[in-house]
Amino acid sequence: MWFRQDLRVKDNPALIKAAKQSKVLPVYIYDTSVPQNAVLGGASKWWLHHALVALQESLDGNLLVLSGDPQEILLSLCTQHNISSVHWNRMYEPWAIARDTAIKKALKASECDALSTNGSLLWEPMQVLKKDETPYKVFTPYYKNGCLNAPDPRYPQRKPPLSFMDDMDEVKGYQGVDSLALLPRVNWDLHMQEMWNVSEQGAQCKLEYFIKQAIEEYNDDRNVPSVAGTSQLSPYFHFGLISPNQAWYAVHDAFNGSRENKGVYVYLSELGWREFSYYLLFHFNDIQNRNFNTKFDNFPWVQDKEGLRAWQQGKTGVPIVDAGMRELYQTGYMHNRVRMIVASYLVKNLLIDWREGERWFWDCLLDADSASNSAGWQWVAGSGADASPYFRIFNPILQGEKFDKEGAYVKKYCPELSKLGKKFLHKPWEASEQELLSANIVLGKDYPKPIVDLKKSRVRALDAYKTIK
DNA sequence: TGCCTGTTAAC
DNA sequence: TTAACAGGC
Repeated sequence: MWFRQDLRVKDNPALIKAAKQSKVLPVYIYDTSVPQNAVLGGASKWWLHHALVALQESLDGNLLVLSGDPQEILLSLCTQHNISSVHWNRMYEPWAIARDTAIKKALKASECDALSTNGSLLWEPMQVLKKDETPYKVFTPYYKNGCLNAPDPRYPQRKPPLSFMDDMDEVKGYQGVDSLALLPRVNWDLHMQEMWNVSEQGAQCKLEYFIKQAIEEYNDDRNVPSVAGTSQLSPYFHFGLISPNQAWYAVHDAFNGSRENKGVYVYLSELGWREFSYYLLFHFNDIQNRNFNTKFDNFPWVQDKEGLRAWQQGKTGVPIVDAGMRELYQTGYMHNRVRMIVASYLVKNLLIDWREGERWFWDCLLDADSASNSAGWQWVAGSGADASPYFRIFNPILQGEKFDKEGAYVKKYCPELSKLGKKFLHKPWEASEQELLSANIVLGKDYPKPIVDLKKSRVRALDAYKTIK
């Protein structure tokens, strides 16, 4: 059993098949031959480390952890140990598909069977097509007509009874989780240790809590970054510590199959957006590097290293943007509403190519995921499938005032602003000298002056858009 | 899950 | 002065 982004023992279809067939040798291979843009970022590595430790425990210490080229490793394991078949759950990143296809071929050539299964999507991208057999490009018909009318997704399955291959310790090249050196050398992960229980049980706890406490208010509360109104399951989904099927059916079972509650409906449709991202990645495969809408290939992005740096460090002078970017850097996570705000700011107010934002998120997010990350950025930039129209430009002041009314979120991550009253918290540059003084703030010193004028940069963005219209 | 601007109407 | 609304980007 080759584990990849399915680091769980419950509802793991490939593991079930492997266990049914014979004794199992569970393997995780840290792939050292992935393309540059698929090398894991620091936050992802941290998550992976803990996820592997937890999986190791669930498998009673029988998980073989190696690093190197998966093809070489699998082939040599098969010959050395007389293994008759290799099982895995599919990945959908184009490079992973290419890799897995080659491995399948190589295994079969050396008389080892290779079997892949869908373990991470509710609906296989191949099986949801329009009547003309081409893929959907718009979310609503994809979800409503395509997915909801397709056969129901697999109901989650239990952990199978497992018996493992013997003489594990004898396996040549066994390295162990620590040898992958996934943890950071400096201690920037203290916050994360406290925030996340990185395990299958951790995922189930989050899910249960969310269904009991938050899902019915999800439609409103999910927009307020100071409230725990979202499921916070995204990092668990990425490495497969939970399957979408487990979430989908836990919600349906809790509400007797009804999707009438608005929060329930909207949450499930968010799982649908996750599916849609993978669907686009599968059918149009280069969405990580290329504009889905090729008009944007001529978009006049600006080269602005200083602006990019200020954005990355949370020093743009716009409180809600800075708070979000600091949350990301400190915790490996960012609230979804704030992700949209900071992304809109980078792409529209700073006019920086969405790929720069995509890269930064990839490095910093615990839930970094090619499909969701690319689709999300292209959605904001306006270049994606069924994207937000380019003229829809967030005003970060209004967004702050609307969704962080009391300023709790901004104050948490920009403590230097904590004495500033509500009136100017989201626009400190408009506060009078007096007001700033009594809040102990010198603009440009304690907190940055805005690096761009919001009105002017908005007009500049609209002008830029006209050039490719 | 957009925001701005101009118009109208009520006070 | 303000709210509500429509149209445009």
